[in-house]
Amino acid sequence: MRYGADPQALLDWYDTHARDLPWRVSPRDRAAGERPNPYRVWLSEVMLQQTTVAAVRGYFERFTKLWPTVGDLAAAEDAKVMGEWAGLGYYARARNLLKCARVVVAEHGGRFPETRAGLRALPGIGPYTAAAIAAIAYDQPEVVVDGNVERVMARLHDIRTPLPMAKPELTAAAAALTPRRRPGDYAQAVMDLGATICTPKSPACGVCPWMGACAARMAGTASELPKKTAKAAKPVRLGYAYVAQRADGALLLERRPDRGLLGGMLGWPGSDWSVAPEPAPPVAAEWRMLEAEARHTFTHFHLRLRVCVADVGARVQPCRGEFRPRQEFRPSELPTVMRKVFDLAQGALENGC
DNA sequence: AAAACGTGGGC
DNA sequence: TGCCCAAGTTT
Repeated sequence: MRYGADPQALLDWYDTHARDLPWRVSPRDRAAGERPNPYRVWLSEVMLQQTTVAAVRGYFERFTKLWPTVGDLAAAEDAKVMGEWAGLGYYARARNLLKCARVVVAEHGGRFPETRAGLRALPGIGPYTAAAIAAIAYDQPEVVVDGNVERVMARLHDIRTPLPMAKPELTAAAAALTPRRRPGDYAQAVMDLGATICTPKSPACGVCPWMGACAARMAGTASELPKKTAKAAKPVRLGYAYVAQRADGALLLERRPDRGLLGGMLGWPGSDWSVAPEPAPPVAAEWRMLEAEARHTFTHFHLRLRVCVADVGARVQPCRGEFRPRQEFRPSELPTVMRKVFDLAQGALENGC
């Protein structure tokens, strides 16, 4: 009979191996009484949804420098926030981020709710994020279940049922381990364990604080867990994108509608994206279609965009989009697929070919 | 409740 | 190159 995993053993490991992250209070400082800033915890948790720490760092630094408090963020212009989020993906997060900030200011006096249920009611905060904020910011013993926790629990108990079917079992396993003491540090400790030792591919079982309790290590199945049901193949969609430039350098840009793919983001006017799209130039001009196409893969399809460029007159009236002075445009405001289009178009517009 | 929703890095 | 993966939420 082996011993079960001990939360305290993980907390001991965390005390010496915690990652140093800009939104985190170190276990040492936490023990000395320092509290995490709920605004920073919330912002980091939303940014980290389905997104790596490496990708988030820079965005977190820029956001907190521009908007140090939830009140600052709530007062920001939508376009500015969407532009700062560009490149991070899942843009509904940014739209909900603003909604949430404004609700917190308007209905909660600028302070985040301190309970899981109160947090869960806010835009963009689901079961995971509500529990994570309650645990990390307010040290409440909530059961935090994210992808890391699922992987660690699946291995600890050698659970071979594929996700998402295994979810209830994994949640129960996580609940059984969540401690009453230091639940905030514990939640972060499991995530650090998942990110640095109990990794998806080649877990470093030899240095794991829970190796003695791990059923998958015993069975030799760790690197194969958790099992996941196979995903559907991605279809290919095609489309046209149009980059119009005036002699003064102004570019024709379009704000996308507030819902759906890339909702609320800046982009180039274009056709729909489908199997057989119709060309849809936003203004009459001598369009030149580039040899190269912009290729991009979204969550559920591959996209190939034909890129068309044109130099247009000073007074043309586009049927879609608005001209933006070149000085007021930064490619970093664009979602990645649109930045790829711009990179291709820029070369063509410079050569005038 | 299944599907929509981004992106960059690793192998 | 292509597929898998990362601190999920919404409809």
